[in-house]
Parts: sequence; structure tokens; C-alpha cells
Amino acid sequence: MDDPAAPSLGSLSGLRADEFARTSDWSRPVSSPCERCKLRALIICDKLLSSNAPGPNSDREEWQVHGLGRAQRNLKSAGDRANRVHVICEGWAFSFVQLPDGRKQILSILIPGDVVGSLAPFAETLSFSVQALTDIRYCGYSASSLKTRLTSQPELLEAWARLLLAERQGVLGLVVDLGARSADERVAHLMLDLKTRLEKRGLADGNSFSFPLSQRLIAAATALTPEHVSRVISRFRSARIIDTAKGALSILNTTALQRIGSLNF
Amino acid sequence: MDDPAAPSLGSLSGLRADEFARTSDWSRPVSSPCERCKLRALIICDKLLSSNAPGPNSDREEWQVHGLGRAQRNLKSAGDRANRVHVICEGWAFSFVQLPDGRKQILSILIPGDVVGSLAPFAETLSFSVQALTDIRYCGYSASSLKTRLTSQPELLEAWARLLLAERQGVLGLVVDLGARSADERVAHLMLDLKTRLEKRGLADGNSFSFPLSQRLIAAATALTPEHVSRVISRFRSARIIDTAKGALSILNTTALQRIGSLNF
DNA sequence: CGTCGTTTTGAGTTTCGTCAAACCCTGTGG
DNA sequence: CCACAGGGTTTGACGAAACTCAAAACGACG
Repeated sequence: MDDPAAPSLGSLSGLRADEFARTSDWSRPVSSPCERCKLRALIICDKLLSSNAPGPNSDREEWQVHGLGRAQRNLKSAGDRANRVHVICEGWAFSFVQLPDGRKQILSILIPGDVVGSLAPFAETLSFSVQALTDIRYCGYSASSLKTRLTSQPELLEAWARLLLAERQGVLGLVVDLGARSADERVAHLMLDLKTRLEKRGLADGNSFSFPLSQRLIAAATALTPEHVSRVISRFRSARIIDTAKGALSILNTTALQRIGSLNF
Repeated sequence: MDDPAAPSLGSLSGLRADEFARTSDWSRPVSSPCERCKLRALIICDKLLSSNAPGPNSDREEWQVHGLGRAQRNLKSAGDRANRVHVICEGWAFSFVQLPDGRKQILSILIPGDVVGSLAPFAETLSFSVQALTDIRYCGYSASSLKTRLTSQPELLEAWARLLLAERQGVLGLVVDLGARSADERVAHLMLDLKTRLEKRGLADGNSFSFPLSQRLIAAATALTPEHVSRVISRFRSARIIDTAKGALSILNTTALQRIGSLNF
């Protein structure tokens, strides 16, 4: 990994910046890079793309579309019609709910390979929003086609259910975090969780990896204030447990961080 | 409803106390009361019991079993093999995770009609535990049979997915509660949530209903301490917003309670 | 070089937790 | 019938964790 910083526009693989400019409307399809995708085997895409992929369905709706999204822009908003299941191919995003007073509560940080809106085939509308954190590349599958395929392909149903299981595991972890953990523990856990998830996807090898979360977002994810997050991170830094620089996080003392943030329940 | 208190052993419908005594082992089947069940139409049971219910499968495993559980006893424990999906027929229960230091974090309060372990068909083991809060009657469906039926009966898959949607909605609500709400708001919301859920099941009509939660459990559900819950409830009581007596909750001032605890996001 | 968002730091406050004791019920056994 | 034990609840004093408000420092970027 040459640059640990957040993926910039230019780094989105297979697409030059000018191509991005032309296709930045996220509903517009771009040429499919799935053949070269290293994540395919790790997640549900393999099952989705296997064999009998359907053509456009009755509504002339494409089974699979590719798109790009700019940092800070919403991919989905709560209340939107839930007609596609999306997979993050490159870049980071996060799902959240917006409270009436303007606060956001982040539900999950999405990294490449993560699926968002897995229940879309059966939902009327979205109950949360999704925002790109960096520029992202994603692909979307037709929710209605997926729904019909779920009944005809048992192994797809199985893979889809495993997805739901992992999702639920994640949100249960969040509940425990918010309900039973201190600020230090929550922040440490967030970092460790992201590290292991990135490793599973082959996106982090050493103890230093891309980490494009601002402290404001860490705060929204851990239900703390940005000021307090700053204090926690400063403390971690001066204890030589972690270091941060330019969108990257370095874990200097894994054991110490795990002692603080490993929640086994 | 003659007695707003928690259902006692004797009140479990269709079963006398001595019958309960003989069948208190929750794995032992008892005669099926599903025909008379008023909840059937409201939840997934209708789909599960419709038409082609399978007989015992290859493992000689019953498709549907009925059981009774005593208050305070675990119906399921984290780590157990996930081989049945259960429906609460009578009584209350709750799902929770046990933290290493002994604290419990309650994930959801289960009332009659609630389904627990809906993902069991695809899970190896349980990731949380379920405990009876009052004596309960429940029924359990074979996870493996359900799994095969999901692929063959699209309308069952649909009903099952709707269940998952509701479950996720619930846990997202919990995340927002724990992440963004004050103690007053959490307690008020818990009470309102239970009231509306009971009403939907036809188990509460007026503003006074059975509420067998101890303050220790309310604390575990809201991630507060019992002492603090006591203070909150005392304040509500002296503001004439609610009243509690003998396992029943009376909402004296719905508007006030909603002003405190209605979280719309 | 100035602007804007992010991070840092500080002082003061609030909310909630901790610890400990008292209280209230209900059930039990003498 | 009463004493007593044991759980749940209430109350109080105190402390700690995290929030609020405000200002300064630090970048990134035009």
C-alpha cells in the first residue's frame, strides 16, 4: 500500500479522474470491474454473479449497476424507496440515523466488501441513511430480482442469511458498546474492530492502515462528543498506544489497546 | 383482563397447575393450543402452520413443539446450538447478553407473539441468551425444517423477512436510545414502546396494563443503574405521569410521557 | 495570506454511578 | 400470630465520567 491515506478520486481503480467526473451521478452505470475484484470470493457477490444472473426485469431494471459517489454525499436517505442492495467496492461509508435535533447516530462504518440495505428486498423504505465518507465505488443489485432469486437459489439464500447474521452481530456489538462500555473502551474497540475487518478483506496488513474517520465521526459512532474523543485519543497517543497521521492509524501497542477495547461477551 | 399482574402458573391457558408440573421440562411437548390462539393471525405462526406442515424430519425432529418455562429460568443460553425458532405464546421473557463482569445488557423484552431466534435456521449457535421473566408458554419450530420451507414457500420467506425487519427496527431503536437519550427518555420510551406493542397484540386496552419488569430489569434494559431507575420512576410518579402497583403500570398522563419518551428518527 | 473545518485545551457543570443505609413486602418457620 | 430473612425499592451523600461552552491552535486549501 503506497499511500495509507484515504482513497482519493484518482485512486479509484480502473477509473481516471475524468471518467469519474463524467459518471459522478451515482445512478449512472459504469463499466463493470467485478471480474478483477479481489473481494468477490469473500462476500456475497460471488453468489450473486454466479451462473444464472437475470437480465433486466419487467420494469426494465438492471440486475446490477455500478456507480461512484463523492465523499460527504448521501448514497441513500432514510425514507427512500428501498429498491437496491448495495455493495461497497472501494472507499468508506457509514450508515446512520438522523435525530430530530440534528445529531447523527452512526450504525456502522462500511468498508469495501460491506453490504448495505440487505433487507431491501422486503422493505418498503429505508429506515436509515448512508453517507460516503471518502469517494466510493459501489455496485447495486436489484432488490426485486434478488428477492425472486432468494426463493429459487437455496445457496444464495444461505449466503444472504449469513450476511444478516453478521449484520446483527455488528449491531449487537454496538448495543453492548453503548450500553456497557466507557469512552476509552468504545474508542479502542472501534479501532480494533475496524482493523480486524480490514484485515479480513485484505485491506490492512501491518499495524498501520488507512483510517479516514474524523474525530467528529468517531464521536458519532461511539455516542460521545468530539471534545471527549479528542481527549481519549490524546491520552492513547501520549501513552504510545496509537498514533494518527494524515488519515492513517498506527497501532503502536496492540496488547494495550486490546486490554482496553476487547469486549468479549 | 381480571388480574393485571404477571401471569401465574395457574393462569397459563389450557393447562392446569398439575399439568404444568408434569411438563415443566421445557423440551417436553404438550398438547397443542394453537387452534385457539388469538395471536396466530398477527404473527408468523399462521404462515408456519398453514397447509403443508412437514412431519418429523430425517433426524426424527418434531416440526413444532410446545413447552412451558418457569420464571427466571433460561430458555436459551448464548452458545447453545441454534436448532429451534421459538414463539412466545404467553408470559414475558427477555433476551440479553451477559458481560464478563456479570452485568446483563437486555436486547429486547419479549411479549406474547414475539419470535426469538429468527435467524436460527442459518446460525450455528446462539449469540445471546433468553430468560423467562414470568412463567411462560411458548412453541418452537424446527430450524432446519423452517430453512427448507423458506426456499419452497415464497410467502413464508416474505413473512420471515418481515420479522427480521421488525427485529432490526427494534434493535436500531435500542441503539438510538442508548446512544442519544437521557435516563428519563429511555425509561419513558421503554414504557411507551411496551404499551404500543401490547396493544398491537390485543394485550392492553386501557392505560393500565400488566408490567412485570422489576426496576433491576428496567435498568438492564436501559443501561442504567437500578438506583437511578428508581429515582426516575419516583419522579414520574410524583409528577403524576405514571403509577405502579403490583406488577401493573398505569399511565396517568400519556401526553407528558410521550413528550419525554417519544423518539422519532 | 486568509478562511474554514478540525483538533486541542481549559474551566465549570450535569448527569449518572457508587456506596451505604433504611425501608417495605412477602413468604416462612417457630 | 409474630419474628425474621431476603429480595426489591427508596433515599442520601459523594464521586467520577462525560458534556457544555469557549477559545486557541493547527491544518488544508484556495
